[in-house]
Amino acid sequence: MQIVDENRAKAERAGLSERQNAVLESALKLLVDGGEKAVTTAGVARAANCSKESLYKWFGDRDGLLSAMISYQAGKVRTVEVGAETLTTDGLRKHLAAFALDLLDVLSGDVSLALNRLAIGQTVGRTAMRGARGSGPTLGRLLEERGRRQIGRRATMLLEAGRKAGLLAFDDADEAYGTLYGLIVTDAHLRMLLGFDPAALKKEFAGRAERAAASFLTLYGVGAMADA
Amino acid sequence: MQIVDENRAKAERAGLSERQNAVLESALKLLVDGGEKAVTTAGVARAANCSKESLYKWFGDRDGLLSAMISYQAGKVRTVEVGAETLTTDGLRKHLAAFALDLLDVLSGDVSLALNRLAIGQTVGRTAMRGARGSGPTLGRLLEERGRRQIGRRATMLLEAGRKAGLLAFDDADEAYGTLYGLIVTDAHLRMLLGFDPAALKKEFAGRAERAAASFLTLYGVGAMADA
DNA sequence: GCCGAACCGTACCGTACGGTACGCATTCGT
DNA sequence: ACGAATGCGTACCGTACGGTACGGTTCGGC
Repeated sequence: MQIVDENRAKAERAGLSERQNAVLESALKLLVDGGEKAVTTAGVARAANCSKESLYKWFGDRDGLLSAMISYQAGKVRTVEVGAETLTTDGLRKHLAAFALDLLDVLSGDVSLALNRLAIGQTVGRTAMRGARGSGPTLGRLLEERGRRQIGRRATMLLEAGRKAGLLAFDDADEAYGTLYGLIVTDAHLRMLLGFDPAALKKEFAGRAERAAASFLTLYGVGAMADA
Repeated sequence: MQIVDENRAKAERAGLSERQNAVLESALKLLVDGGEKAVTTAGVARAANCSKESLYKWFGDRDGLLSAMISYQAGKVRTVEVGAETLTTDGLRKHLAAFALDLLDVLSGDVSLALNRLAIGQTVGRTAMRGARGSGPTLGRLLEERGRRQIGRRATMLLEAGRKAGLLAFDDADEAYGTLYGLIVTDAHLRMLLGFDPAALKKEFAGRAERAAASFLTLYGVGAMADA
């Protein structure tokens, strides 16, 4: 049975079966409009028309299911590459604004918010590294790895391209990205996590993205003095 | 209700006795190093050496207890006023940096993080306005009102003072505050909520605060030239 | 057509928790 | 000094959930 487990583990990493994906989709739906406590094993089984026994067979335990939900959803991020050659100042601004809009769209998504709430709710302040089972990393760590890191890579690429084109000036790309992130998101993410209706914020996303891009260029564009 | 109760009267501003405050303190301690699921009625009662019956008498039900924890903790915010007259550019920068440092300190506090996790975990995506009991607003809304709004007022005051002194230029104070907030916090808050060790981030708080203040002045300072 | 594997539906178990009830100690007002 | 109120400790109840076991059913391989 170890062989079976190994095969399954590999399958989970490379992508689960259609049936399992459907189950995860159901679980995500439950999570989105019921919160974490709505994701009960019985509830998921009922919603997905599968048996609890299968759930435990596929995901080990409830934590495994939750982790699988995060990994599964994270597998949907698209990585848009940017043609690095023809970069003008205005083109860079547009790329920045587009990135900002995408970022805001991702963060304001129902599923994203629900998963972030889940991972945050799971987090414990004090040294939570209790590896009771093979749950591996914390859900929060998992979410950060698969979510933020991924989209951050795209931003870093864009910033590097801008620097190579002589349009941006910064020493630490991560720091610059942090600034960009802050200009774009401000506290919108936290407020949405706390229950603020995303629809109310979405209306100003476009303007916010434009302003963030412009501000970022003011701070890091060539001709501006970055450090004091 | 004579002279002896003078001290208690101050504590009872929020309608809570000393005993109840002690209970809330115990509950907060439990929350901080055990997460939400550690805050059980029996656990709080045991930790605070009181009976469950008293808990229910004082707070109604578990939700009432959680709300009381948030309100109680929020009652500790101090509002530092800024002398609006003698404002130079450098003085403003220092005030901004001080505010940034305070904000980061607050957000990285154990209790603050635990309460934010609690409120976020309690939040449900879909129209969460189901008031089961007299709990009134959502915990998230409560936290936002009492926490962010409060410290935001202080920042807004500072910004208005800067504008009145002719050192800052902006149309919308809230928008400017949002930018300031983003520059200061970036994604540090979210990462800490997800479990990232605050101690690791605290080391760079000072530098981050300085940079945020400088960047803000670059964006909103008159003439837009930060350094001199 | 048969066999085994996978799987569904359901019943079941142990536990943990929210909430209530009761008995007894302590305190406070009169 | 005495009765009432407050509150502690504990036992108790109902429920809900995580996890397991079992019988019946479908499906693919031989």
